[in-house]
Amino acid sequence: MGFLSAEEQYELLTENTSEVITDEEFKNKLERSVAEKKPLRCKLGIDPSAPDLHIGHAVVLHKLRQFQDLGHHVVMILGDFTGMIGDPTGRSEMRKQLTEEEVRENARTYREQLFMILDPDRTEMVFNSQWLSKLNFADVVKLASKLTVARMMEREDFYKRYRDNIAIGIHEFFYPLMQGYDSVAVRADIEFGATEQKFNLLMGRQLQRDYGQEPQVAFTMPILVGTNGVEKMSKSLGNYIGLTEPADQIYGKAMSISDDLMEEYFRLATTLPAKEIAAILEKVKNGQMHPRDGKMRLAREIVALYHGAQAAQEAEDKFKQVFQKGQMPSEMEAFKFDSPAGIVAVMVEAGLAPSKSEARRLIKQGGVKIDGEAVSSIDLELEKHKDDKDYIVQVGKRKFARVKMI
RNA sequence: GGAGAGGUACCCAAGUUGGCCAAAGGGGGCAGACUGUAAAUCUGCUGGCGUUCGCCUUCACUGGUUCAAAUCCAGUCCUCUCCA
Repeated sequence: MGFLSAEEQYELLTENTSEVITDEEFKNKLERSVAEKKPLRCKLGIDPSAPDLHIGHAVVLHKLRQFQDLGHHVVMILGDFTGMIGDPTGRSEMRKQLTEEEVRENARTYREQLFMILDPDRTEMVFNSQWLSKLNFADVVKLASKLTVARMMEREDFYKRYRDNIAIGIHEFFYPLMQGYDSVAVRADIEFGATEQKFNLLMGRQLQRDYGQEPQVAFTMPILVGTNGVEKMSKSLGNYIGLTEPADQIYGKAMSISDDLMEEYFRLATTLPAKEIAAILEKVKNGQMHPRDGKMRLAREIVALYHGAQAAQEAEDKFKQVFQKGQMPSEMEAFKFDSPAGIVAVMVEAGLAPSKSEARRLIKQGGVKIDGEAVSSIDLELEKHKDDKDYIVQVGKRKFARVKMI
């Protein structure tokens, strides 16, 4: 158990949260935990539908890690059973239901990624099929009777779908119930989730009461906006930074966010102390620090979390080389072709363009360079390079390939 | 079970008196200019294959009518609404 008092813990743990429901109950739980030297059981459920975690998911994981560092216990629930339904939260259409195999496979990759942040020694992992698959129909009906349709339709996502004549499966109504029942099954003290999870988290409170338990405290975390600054970060929208991405990519993506997002990213995507963040932002604001340098610091911090400080520095050096000095990256994919070969075909083969038509368009728009020279004709034939060197083919600002003609 | 509405490209959404539809418009994406790498703004592109012109595949699915169908007909699947 940590040595911090309940009050001190409270200060730290409520930092950067969106809502704590309720504050009072949380304080009480902390006090009891300290008095009895008993860690709190912190529940997080994940729906193993997308196998890759990104730094948006990491927001809540870092919060959990903070709890762990203070001596608390994390219960990760891999929603293998619920995953077969799919959380309807925020959805505008039905999710596809996963097969058991897909769920298992995804769960495995999740595990690796979770421990990039969480402390394995203080983490318990369970599949919710353990208890959910054992419920019989009578149990399910009993569970379902805890919730009215009107209550369900209060949810904006369901309401909108209903209003807009978009399918809602009855089974989707069960999702919050199942998630809530998970809390009963693991006797959660606290459940975490993004703000959009509020309804589901509250459901856990209700069910725990119904089953004679003390209701869990609901911790909602702010949702990290995606790198494009519009919608929330999500893999399907392509505006994400994945935990397992190479350092260079994480760095580059972090740099590409709008300046306006810097503060949010510092707060939610790094583990820097609030004071330090405030100091950096202040310097940027009063002109002591160039916004670009502030963002470079941000990018470095994020990379360091997942690849270490050294990799972060290297990523920064590469970034400077490519973008600030306009040089080529030192490493890029290499391809070989028999000469002569048309530039269009080469681009497709090297993965620089998805189709020949697209390659032609790019050339016409002046987006393709060979050894730094813009390609002017779509009919360009590449011959063997003098001195047997490689051609450097560049598409747009970021895509490069090394091409050797033989 | 009955009646009605609908399923269009990555998403939303026009188009249904048959041809001028690879299919308006918006979003997103990509490229160019501008920059600090951006963001914002402006411009262009955005099914595939060869490229003046063209050809091929596409408008839920399967068949049919026709010189010609996203547009008409039949069947199938799916969604929504009202009634029971």
